Amino acid sequence: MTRNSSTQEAILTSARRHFMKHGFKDASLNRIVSDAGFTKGAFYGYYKSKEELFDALVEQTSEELVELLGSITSGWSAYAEADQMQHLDEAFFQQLPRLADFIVSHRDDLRLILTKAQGTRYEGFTDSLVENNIEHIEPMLDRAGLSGVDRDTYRLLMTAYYGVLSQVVTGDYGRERIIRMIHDVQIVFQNGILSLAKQQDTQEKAA
Amino acid sequence: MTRNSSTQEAILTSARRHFMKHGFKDASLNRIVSDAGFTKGAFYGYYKSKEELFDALVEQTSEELVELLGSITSGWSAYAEADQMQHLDEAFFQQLPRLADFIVSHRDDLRLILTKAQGTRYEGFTDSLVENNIEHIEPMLDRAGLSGVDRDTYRLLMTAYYGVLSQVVTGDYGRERIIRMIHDVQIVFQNGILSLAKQQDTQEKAA
Amino acid sequence: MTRNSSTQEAILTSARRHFMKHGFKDASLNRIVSDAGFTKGAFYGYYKSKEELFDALVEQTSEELVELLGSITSGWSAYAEADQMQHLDEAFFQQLPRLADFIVSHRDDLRLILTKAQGTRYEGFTDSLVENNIEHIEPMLDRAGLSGVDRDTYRLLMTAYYGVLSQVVTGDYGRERIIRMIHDVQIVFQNGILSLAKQQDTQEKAA
Amino acid sequence: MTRNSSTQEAILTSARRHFMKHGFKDASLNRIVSDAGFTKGAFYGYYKSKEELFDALVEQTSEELVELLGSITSGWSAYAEADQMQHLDEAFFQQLPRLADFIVSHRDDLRLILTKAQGTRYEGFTDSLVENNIEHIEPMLDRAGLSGVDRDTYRLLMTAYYGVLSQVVTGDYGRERIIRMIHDVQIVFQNGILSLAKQQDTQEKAA
DNA sequence: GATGAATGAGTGTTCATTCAT
DNA sequence: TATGAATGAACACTCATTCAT
Repeated sequence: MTRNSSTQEAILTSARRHFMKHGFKDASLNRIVSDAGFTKGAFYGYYKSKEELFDALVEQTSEELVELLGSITSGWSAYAEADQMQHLDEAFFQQLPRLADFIVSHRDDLRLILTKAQGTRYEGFTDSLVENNIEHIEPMLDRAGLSGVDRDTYRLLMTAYYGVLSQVVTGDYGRERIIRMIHDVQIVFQNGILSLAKQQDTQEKAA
Repeated sequence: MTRNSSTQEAILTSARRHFMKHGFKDASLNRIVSDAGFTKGAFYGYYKSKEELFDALVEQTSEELVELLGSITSGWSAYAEADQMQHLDEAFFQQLPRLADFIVSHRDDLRLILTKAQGTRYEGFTDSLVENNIEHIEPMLDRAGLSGVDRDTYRLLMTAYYGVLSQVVTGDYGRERIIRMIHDVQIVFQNGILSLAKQQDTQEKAA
Repeated sequence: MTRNSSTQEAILTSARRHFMKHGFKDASLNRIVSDAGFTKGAFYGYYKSKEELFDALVEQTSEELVELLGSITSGWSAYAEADQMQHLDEAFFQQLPRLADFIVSHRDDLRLILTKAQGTRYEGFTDSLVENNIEHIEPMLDRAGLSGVDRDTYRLLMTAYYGVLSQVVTGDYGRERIIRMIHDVQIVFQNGILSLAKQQDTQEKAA
Repeated sequence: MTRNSSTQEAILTSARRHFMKHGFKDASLNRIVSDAGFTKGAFYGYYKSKEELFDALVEQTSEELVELLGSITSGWSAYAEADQMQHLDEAFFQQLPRLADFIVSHRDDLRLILTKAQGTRYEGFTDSLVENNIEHIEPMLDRAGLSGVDRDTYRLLMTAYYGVLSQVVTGDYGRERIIRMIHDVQIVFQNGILSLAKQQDTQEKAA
């Protein structure tokens, strides 16, 4: 995977800086490469295209993020019974430090993926996370008695939720701050959704 | 002024299509005008710049949206007492149909403003809505006993909330669906935040 | 000649302002015409081209200037005898007020001709004045005993002399000031040239 | 740095030709590079802008000219006493061959600087030479008893004087011819100005 | 492995001029 | 007389990519 030629290293470092500053599309390959101390010819010895360079930067982190979020989500299933929802917190909150650590140690890559990827295959990354998530969670919702919540609305909320993660990543918060913020947001969404479900339940029975 | 030029109409239509597809920055003025059946020279008889063209498309809608959201927000103040928070719904929910109607009838313009405006003066539009909102709401939070919620976290949530509006706009939902969705999301955020505030209150007293 | 349509008048006024500010080439016909309150179509009803517009502004003044300078020059012939050179002043200095008056009352046109005409047929106007002048003066020089002065050098000096006129026109000096300045410059050139001729005479005799 | 690129050479040659013919502003970069046998992309591998190309052509010559004229001017101060003005010639005339050599060997560059630089930072080059000169010479004039000459008039004459240099450069004269011409012009200006000063002295005493 | 020369299509913008109405 | 719509070529400049060396 990572043939650590020092040339490659230099190009990657310069590329990260430029992509971070201008985004994929508006970053100039010319400047990336010459800031790294090389010429465009050298670059094309390592990568086939500008996009492949972006990929090299974020691919691993992207995969790890998918995996991490997947493991968190699948952990929920154990609690997905109506009378255990109040304990769902634990399943998630236990994972929070892991998530925060991951964010802190991959912040730049995550920023690239979440906010600088316009024009690459990561463009709809957040959406795919949401889609993926929903597929996993949908069956649980029924068992948890949340089937009254409209699917599109749920998708909306999940997108908003992942949007919050984007923001946390984009901000310059430290580890503890991140844990606290995600925790609070999690409470808002969790209790909010429960409250919505309860209310709809009431209405249905009344009808 | 001269709204009834068919050329202008053709350019605007073509521009809307291209801006929607590629965003302001990546849309080619060249292709916009030639798709409209004209030359660049013709275009510059109507608009001074590419940005002015974008403006012509969205300016009015943008102003109306700001006004509409402002009138909704300012309506809240009457209910901003701790024991009346449960009635806050009414103030907002009464306005919901107006908001939905606005979205339905200005959908394309709103998409341009909210997701395709990179490179124009509308670039930070959502952020400015959030900032504006926070300024108006902050004093209410204290009176409502929600001062325990961290400001950054609150900003995060508000950004997510407006992000939801973006999504509603981006999706192709009909009027009733939109009303329902925003209503549900509103409940989730409202009750979720109240629940977070209560929990923090408890913790503070324990400490 | 001058069909004084008010439209024409307005266009000429606007054109003068723009040509003065940006020069012929860099002035925009578009702006000239729209500043005058009309459209390009109207303009082309009066003039065949941008250049013709410039011509309309300066043609008369240009001709008058040629005539005036010609009359001054030809007045010298009476004094063009070696022993009357010291009286040549009179011939010129008598005309000075006329020249100054002309400059003051045609200043803008003269500026256009002398410094803003790049790209028009007036581009080499000063040069043609010089050429014209030399043709007239050459025969006198012999009679005046100035034949020792190299012709190219003389041309150089005449160009410089007319360059001074340009500067006087370009500056914002008043009538009296102009008279004084040209008078002084005239003395410098006249006595300077005489002194050069004398010196060359001496050298020739020595040789 | 990399002076020996034949491409660069070809571009510079073509550029010189075009700048000479049309001046900086009206020369087309497109035509410069395609006449050189290349594309615009190739050009921008060597220079950052059209202006930088002009600079590459004339920068060195410009600096050398400033230096040369400076050294000539500063040499005058030794003679700037009223009773030594007649020897000022020597100081200047000794330098004449150097000046002529410089002109002959940098003729094209000098033409660019003096008459084709509109739109570049060399635009007011002659004016700055004049200004610079006046600053240096003003104190000498007092000591030399020439304080009676009006400052504006003096500036006029200096501008004309440098205009003569422009012409010498513009013409296609050989070395000896140039020396002779500048020499003669110098005599005209010098003796002419002295004569003007004397005359004013007389008038003042009379008053 | 790396260079550096070169391409060619692209960007938004300005211009003087034409012409049907 | 004047409009206003449209042209088409020109402008300086940027870009990702190719390739012989």
